[in-house]
Amino acid sequence: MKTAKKILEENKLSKTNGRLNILEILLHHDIALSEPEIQDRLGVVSDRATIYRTLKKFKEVGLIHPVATEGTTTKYVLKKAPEEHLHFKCNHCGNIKCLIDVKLSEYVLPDGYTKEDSNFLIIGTCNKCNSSN
Amino acid sequence: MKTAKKILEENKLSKTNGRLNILEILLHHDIALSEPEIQDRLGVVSDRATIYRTLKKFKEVGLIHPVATEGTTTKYVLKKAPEEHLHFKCNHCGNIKCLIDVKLSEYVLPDGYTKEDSNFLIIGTCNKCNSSN
DNA sequence: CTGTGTGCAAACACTTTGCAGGTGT
DNA sequence: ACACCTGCAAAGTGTTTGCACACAG
Repeated sequence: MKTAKKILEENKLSKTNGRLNILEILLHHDIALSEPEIQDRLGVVSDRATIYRTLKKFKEVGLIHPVATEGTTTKYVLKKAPEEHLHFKCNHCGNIKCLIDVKLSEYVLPDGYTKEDSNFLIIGTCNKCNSSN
Repeated sequence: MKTAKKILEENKLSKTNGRLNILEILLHHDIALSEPEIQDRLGVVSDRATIYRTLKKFKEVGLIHPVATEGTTTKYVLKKAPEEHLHFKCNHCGNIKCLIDVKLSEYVLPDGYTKEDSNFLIIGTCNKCNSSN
């Protein structure tokens, strides 16, 4: 796994402590995280506005992407797979993660519609929660 | 199209003015609406808390369902199609509508994952916005 | 040194909750 | 009559913005 430092360099982002810490957290989780959740995982109490600005920046350079959820908070994950892929939300643990291995077949949009992006969410029970019954 | 009155009866919901009005709005739009958007479309100024409670109720009885979005507000549409279907969000007009005609083919979840629901969002430009260039 | 990131404070938007009073059935 | 719905007020949560200062390059 690339280091946070290296990734920031590659994306021409200044390597401040705040950004390194936030990126570390994103690197070490394969689930989508919201700002409050990132806040929780940062040891020190950090300024929320700064975290929001950092996430915005990360998103602009394409480092992370938002996951469409039915809820009211925006969650982000590192953009590992550029291709179309599924997101899975577990009703038990609440975690959302990318299912990059699941093959999605073709679909044809009606005339006149053009696709720029997509965000597929499956809701159910994840492997961990299913096995801990 | 069934009348709002009839629908409320079928779902054993009391037929108050507020509910009828909100349901009418949902019936007359094929795009997903948030509480603020419903508020806008209600002629009279109505209490927001009541609208939220109404939407919650409608959702409980399965009359409407929330659409997964990348944003921070929850949008609802009438549940027409019980089957899995796509939602399309237009980057220009901002509207989200159900694409019930688009055939979605199969996908296989990894071992241990079980599906209870799904919410697929395509982002792009809709037919109206594409043709008005 | 200079542009960018940060912290703080305030504001904003959406959503939920408690309670008292009103309404549908 | 009774349960349920509504309006109002307040509070909770997530998110954005302006400004002054600090820091990376």
